[in-house]
Amino acid sequence: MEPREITLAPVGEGFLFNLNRKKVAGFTDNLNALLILRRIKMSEKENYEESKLFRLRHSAAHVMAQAVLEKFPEGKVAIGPPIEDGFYYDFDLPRPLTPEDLDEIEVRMREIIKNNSEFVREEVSAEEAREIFEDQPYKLELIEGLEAGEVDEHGDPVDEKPVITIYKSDEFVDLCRGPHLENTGKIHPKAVKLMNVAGAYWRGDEHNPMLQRIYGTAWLSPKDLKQYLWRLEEAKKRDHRKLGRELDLYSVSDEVGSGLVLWHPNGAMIRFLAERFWEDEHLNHGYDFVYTPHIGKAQLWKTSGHLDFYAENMYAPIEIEDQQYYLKPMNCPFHIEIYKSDIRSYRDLPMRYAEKGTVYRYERSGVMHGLMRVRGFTQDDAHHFCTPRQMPEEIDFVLDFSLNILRSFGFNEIEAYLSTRPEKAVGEPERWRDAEAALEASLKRAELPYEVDEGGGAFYGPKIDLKIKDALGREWQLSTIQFDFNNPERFDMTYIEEDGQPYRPYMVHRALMGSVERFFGILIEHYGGAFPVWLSPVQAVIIPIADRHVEYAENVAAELRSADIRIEVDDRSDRMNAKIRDAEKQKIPFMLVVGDREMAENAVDIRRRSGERLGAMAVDMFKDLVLQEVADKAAG
RNA sequence: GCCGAUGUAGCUCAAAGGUAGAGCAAUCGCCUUGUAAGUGAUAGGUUAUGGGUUCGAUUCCCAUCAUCGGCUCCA
Repeated sequence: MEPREITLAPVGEGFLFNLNRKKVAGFTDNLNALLILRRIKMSEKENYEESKLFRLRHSAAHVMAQAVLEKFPEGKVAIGPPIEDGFYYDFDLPRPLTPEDLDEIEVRMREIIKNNSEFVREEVSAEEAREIFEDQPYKLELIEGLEAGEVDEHGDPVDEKPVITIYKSDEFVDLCRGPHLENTGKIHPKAVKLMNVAGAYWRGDEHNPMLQRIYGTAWLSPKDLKQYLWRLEEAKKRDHRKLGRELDLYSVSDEVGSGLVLWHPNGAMIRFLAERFWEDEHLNHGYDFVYTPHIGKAQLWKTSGHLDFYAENMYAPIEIEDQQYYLKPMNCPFHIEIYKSDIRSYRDLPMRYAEKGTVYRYERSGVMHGLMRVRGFTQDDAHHFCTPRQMPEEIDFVLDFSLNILRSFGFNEIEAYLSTRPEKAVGEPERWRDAEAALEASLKRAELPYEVDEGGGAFYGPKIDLKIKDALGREWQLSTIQFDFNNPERFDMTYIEEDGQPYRPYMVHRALMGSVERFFGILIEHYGGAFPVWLSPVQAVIIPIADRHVEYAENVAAELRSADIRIEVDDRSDRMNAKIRDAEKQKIPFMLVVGDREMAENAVDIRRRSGERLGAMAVDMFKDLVLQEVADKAAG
């Protein structure tokens, strides 16, 4: 396999450039890019690998492989590791697998489990291993790697030449490091389930053959399995694509194009509210807003380096009067041009340009996913420019600012990753050192749990990434605070110091939500569609019991609307129960029932979407309640 | 882009080599309702698009597009 040839010479401006750490690591270590340095927290990973669950899943993978090979004797096996929540095994088979095949394989697995046969570990020489796996080309390739002392059977790098081991169980032998359970009988036959089949490249490299991967899940007890399946169901209910339709938040139209989001009124209201908050916070914290165009001339993208290193993600140029213009994949060059439109003094710094800039990136057709992965999206982008003296304080500021905003959206579990200088990097080493020190000091001051990813930074600068945990405990990377030592050089940015001489400013890119679209998708799933009151497109619906109450309902609505409460009257002639049901399904925070009693007392009877009954309440009191929850950004 | 699956009414799904049906939603009535579905009627579809096979295709075949599950890539 060819190592990826990636030139780490000064390439374009950093921020969202495609050169990720995997590739860089793959390059520098001259190993394939597979599975190196995955961002699993080391402690968690070690705990998992020593757990019974890990051995169980590893063992289940072997049992599955045996069942598959019995069905397809000519099949070739690749690798089959445990993964989060389960395991997989990759096969090269004569035909595509069907769901029925999976059922059969699962049935056969249970039989093998019942054989209760021991997992026997054996150390073998490379020659012996080659003999055992003579019909298994993938295994032979792995043996070669082991022999050369480069990678183990999972493609992970190894420090020294490892001992080659095989594991036998029942009728199956596998090249495997282990460990396993004592015997197949330790797997609970009712706590294993095959989930689905998917394609996967051999060793994760798209130039290699496509294999068939069977995903399975395995647990210590059927109860655990059941709970896992329940969790999957819950996640499905929260799927932003499903909720996006049900709550009429957004759509994607074939007519418009894949990966291009249409924000419906409900979704647009949520976006508007989120952005209004974002804007207020920025204005209150020393940011200046800028607006920049959607296209720019080729030369700009040449200077920035995009045309050399990001072209494959950019749309084809538009030609106007013999000039080529490109749709922007990033905002930074425009912000830099604004900076450069005048001579800047140290007295002007720090400068903070913020823009919700809509960018377009070509994404390969198979990767689009709801709001999470699209071709046109808006970054809540900002660029900070400051002097070296100001830099530590500026980092402190931007980290605090970021955390404050994330917490306002209900993300209270936040972790940070600090990525430091890779081997090949641009920028003076002192600048790197100072920047890294500032980032780390800020993390400590913010008392944020963080991990250091040594050498994991991009070539153009160190960075902090912030990850949040959503209501289901899933992690999402949202924010990034990213130094850029590259673009100031490329664009020859300067400021004038006290001594009258030009100096190079520090430049920091940062995005808090990242992509507004993706952030919205995460918000939908985090709240399961039940947005907090301050973000709900409709905060309350008034439900008149009979037609004679509609007029009163309208009066109440008008009064609440004048207090900026988003409220509707459900004046359909349906029964109250039906209206409540509809409001519940729309996840409207408050339902205000009005009938004869309420009319008589100038009151409303309040029900929360949780089902909680707050009882009859004066209209003014309800107004205060809602406004208070809006001000608190309370969930609920 | 790659592997596999899928594409039928606004939504969720049936059916079938002889031009398709249900529930919900919608529309129009009746009912005037007290905390998650009152009731009747009506309307709604070139079965994703383009080719091919066939007396006949929406059904079988091919291509394209899109979606879904993954891989690769990524905000």
